[in-house]
Amino acid sequence: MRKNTKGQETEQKLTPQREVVLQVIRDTEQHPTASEIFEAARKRLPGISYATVYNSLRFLREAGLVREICFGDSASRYDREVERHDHAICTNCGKLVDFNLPETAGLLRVAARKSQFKAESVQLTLLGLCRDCH
Amino acid sequence: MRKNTKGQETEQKLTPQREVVLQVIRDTEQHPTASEIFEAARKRLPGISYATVYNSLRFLREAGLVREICFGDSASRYDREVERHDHAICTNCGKLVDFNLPETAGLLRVAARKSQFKAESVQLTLLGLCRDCH
DNA sequence: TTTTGATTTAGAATTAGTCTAAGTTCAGCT
DNA sequence: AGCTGAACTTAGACTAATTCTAAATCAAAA
Repeated sequence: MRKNTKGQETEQKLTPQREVVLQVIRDTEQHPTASEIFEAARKRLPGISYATVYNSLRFLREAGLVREICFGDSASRYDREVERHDHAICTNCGKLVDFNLPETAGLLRVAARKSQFKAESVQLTLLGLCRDCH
Repeated sequence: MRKNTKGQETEQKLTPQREVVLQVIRDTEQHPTASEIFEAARKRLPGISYATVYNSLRFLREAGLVREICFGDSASRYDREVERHDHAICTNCGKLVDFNLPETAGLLRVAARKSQFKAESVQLTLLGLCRDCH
């Protein structure tokens, strides 16, 4: 993914470090924190530094390859799922689960009107108890 | 708000410091961070400490008098609105605006089924451009 | 092969938030 | 009025998350 044989730009910039970070996120069922990603990335690329993980996360987020999520806890978490989807957060143990509720998208128009925003996307967050906690 | 004349418990514990913190949040249109709340509280009660602001915020949150919110930025923000409501976040300038879309509540049941959570509440987050940014 | 610009590295710096220990306040007792 | 214990506050130390910095490296272009 660098350049093709004739030197035309293709999709520059997916360096080995960034690729490892991306792979780590894609291989994780749950939603890892930066520090969990760092630990896992170091197993595959021992020299990688913390700052590079953060830089890569910013790059991947801006490239739309991963999504950053934030829910209560101090640290941000990262999600391999970049398509529109919804979240359920357990108010007891803090677990975050993805799910998809297509009906949500239908509220985009009316939400935009109410908030007077130019809408880009919309997502639902359910708070409650996960299966393990009830 | 301490005890009544006969020593029966009323609503103990809303100390002057906590009251000031609550007042600061209620007097703010936007959604202040803990450090903004600290600055404002110090104007009204010069001796108040940072730790007390954090303790008060935890107390007020647990008492249901304010709500803690978290959106991307590093620091948590606090919201005087404790009723169910929805948020719109500007993807350009980061502004967070409250609005209420009663239709959202109608999705609680189906969201709970999809996610297999025992539902407590549900909220919608709209991402887009605020009035100033489009 | 030199230059240029982007990337990576290690570690320092910053920031948000929590913890601790000592001091203060207050209701309830005497 | 004085004592006590629990709850609260304070200042500052501490921790954890994230960003910054400066030097080293790399890879494409000249």
